[in-house]
Amino acid sequence: MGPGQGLRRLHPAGPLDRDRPRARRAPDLRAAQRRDRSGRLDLRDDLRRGRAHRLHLPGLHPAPGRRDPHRHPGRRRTAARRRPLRGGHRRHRHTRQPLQELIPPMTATAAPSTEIPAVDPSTPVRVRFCPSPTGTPHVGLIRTALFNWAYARHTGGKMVFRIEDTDTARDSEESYQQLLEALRWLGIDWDEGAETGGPHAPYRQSQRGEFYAEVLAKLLDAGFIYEAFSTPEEVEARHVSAGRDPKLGYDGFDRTLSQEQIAAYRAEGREPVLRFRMPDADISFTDVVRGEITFGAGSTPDFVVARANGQPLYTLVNPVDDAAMEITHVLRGEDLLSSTPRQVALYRALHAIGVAKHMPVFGHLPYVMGEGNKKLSKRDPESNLFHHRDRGFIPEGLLNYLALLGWSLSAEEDIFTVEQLIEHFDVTNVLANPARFDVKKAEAINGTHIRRLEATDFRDRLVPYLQARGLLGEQLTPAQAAVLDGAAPLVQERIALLDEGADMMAFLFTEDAELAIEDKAFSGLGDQVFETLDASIAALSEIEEPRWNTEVIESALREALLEGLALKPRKAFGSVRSAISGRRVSPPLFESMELLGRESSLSRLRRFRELFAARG
RNA sequence: GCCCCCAUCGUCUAGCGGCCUAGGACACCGCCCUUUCACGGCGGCGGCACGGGUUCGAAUCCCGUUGGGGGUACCA
Repeated sequence: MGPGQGLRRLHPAGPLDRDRPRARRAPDLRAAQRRDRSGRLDLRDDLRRGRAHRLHLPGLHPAPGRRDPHRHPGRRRTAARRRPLRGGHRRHRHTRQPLQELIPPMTATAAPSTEIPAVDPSTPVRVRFCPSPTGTPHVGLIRTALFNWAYARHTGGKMVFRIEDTDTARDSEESYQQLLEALRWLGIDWDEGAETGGPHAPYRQSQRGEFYAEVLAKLLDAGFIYEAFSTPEEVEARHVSAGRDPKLGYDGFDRTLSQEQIAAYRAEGREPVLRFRMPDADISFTDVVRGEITFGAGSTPDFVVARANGQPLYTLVNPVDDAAMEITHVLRGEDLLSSTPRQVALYRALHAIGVAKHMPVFGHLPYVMGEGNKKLSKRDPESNLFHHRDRGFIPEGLLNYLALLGWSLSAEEDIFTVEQLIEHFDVTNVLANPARFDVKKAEAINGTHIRRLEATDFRDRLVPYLQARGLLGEQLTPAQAAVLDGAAPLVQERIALLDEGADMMAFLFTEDAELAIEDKAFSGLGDQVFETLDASIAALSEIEEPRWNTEVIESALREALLEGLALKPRKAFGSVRSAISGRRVSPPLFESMELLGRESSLSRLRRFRELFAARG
């Protein structure tokens, strides 16, 4: 990658970015294109949308005389939201009319210096993956990691791996280890973070308590957060007695507590939580996958940032660390979308106290859905990444499939390598709508990747699955290795999952006397089973050990059964297949018999004849 | 309830106002290949949620409706 390439990639729809640049909607410009009746531009349509029932609670406004830390003199509320974060480049030709021309001059002036700057498009990309170690890795979570990683690699930026283990009740070391294992298995690496360290260490939030305490103190000092003594019951009771919906959430009651009231609460032995004072203004941001999103003033109550015991919560710690680690693109699950106004507000406060340099770009990735129309739940086995690995997905296949959930390489091709993903992935091309995890398609894609594997590579990857089935031990015997070498190419073309391959060649690693014959293998063989078996045994017995190979076996059996008994191939070889493999479906028969060897093959034919006879 | 998001074949998607009689992939159904099963090849089935508007022209832009999803914690 040449110099300047990384920068160019920040302009996703730029003509140099892809062979055929793709465009996206320009939701942030829709409003700008609209005009009101008087012919004047009406830039606020989007902001008004859907806010007929804006929540207005008493106490949400700062008490008279009390300073409102969000209010900066001279700040124009609308200036910031109209400044495109970085999307200007990808908004299209038909709206190429300069944005500035659409904006009334008075609001196009630069925001005051107290305003937090947006990420500059020339800033090197820094993304992060910051899971909470609870439970086994979920495919949706891993897809989020993958998109962050692919974007970092595509842009030449940095991938940060941070652990959000602030919930001691739910987090576990085991889950943490599983996360590492999952990422390593898929080849998703990181430049800074847990295990590897980096300039912003530590990367485990459980080890960053001091830093959070410092930030909390500054925020408190600046008036951005306040002590709140209300219990949830009290909040609800106030809503009810005022005739409001009790589900409204926190009512801002403690915003205006006097020193006496605070003293009284403390005298009762109550310890306050710390709440963030939400500004009384709409909050907008440009989501890199969804366009401009606005949350109405008052729709997000003051939220808790630290427990009464001083322990900071996700609501604080996540944006604080993103700020401290200078994350430029916050790419995360759609479930976090509604917490974004809180983060934006907090980010502005963090900028005011000197913790945040810039406002990151947000991008909310769509859900991965399961059966029905539900988000793929942790309960569903197919949500478990390791479940797929255990079934025999290879990293190449699963990575490819996961990337296809919300993104596509091109109109005609679904199959791609990690290298292609990195070369072409741009988060601005991620779709906003949720995608269903389709096991069938995932398997088909995995099968294609399996077929693309080098023969020896494929053979090696099969070994753990054969071992897991108890067919092979720690060390392969030379004989086993030879059989495996011969059998691997036979199954490579017929499976979608590695474990299927192990299953399909199991009969080659089983003692003749222990070979299980499936019920189905006894039926549908025609009415000349004994003749077929006898003729086969006779013909094959003629073959001397040194000549025991596929071609000789095949011609011997064809002669004996097709010509000798005038059987159709299907019937003729069916009985032999059942005898050799114990199944109706197997790898190619003659090749299998060669691998099995003369003695074993004949012994299986004789044994099957007995078993068949015993069945009546 | 309130807030927010989403809407092209069954599923994943292509689609940036005329290249669309809507393309591909998976699944499904035929046929071919064939020692079974696969692989591969050929063909088929199947979709722009609805209603308005803008436009000479709308899958595409706007509004609304409907439907789906998520959030609404001293979880993340």
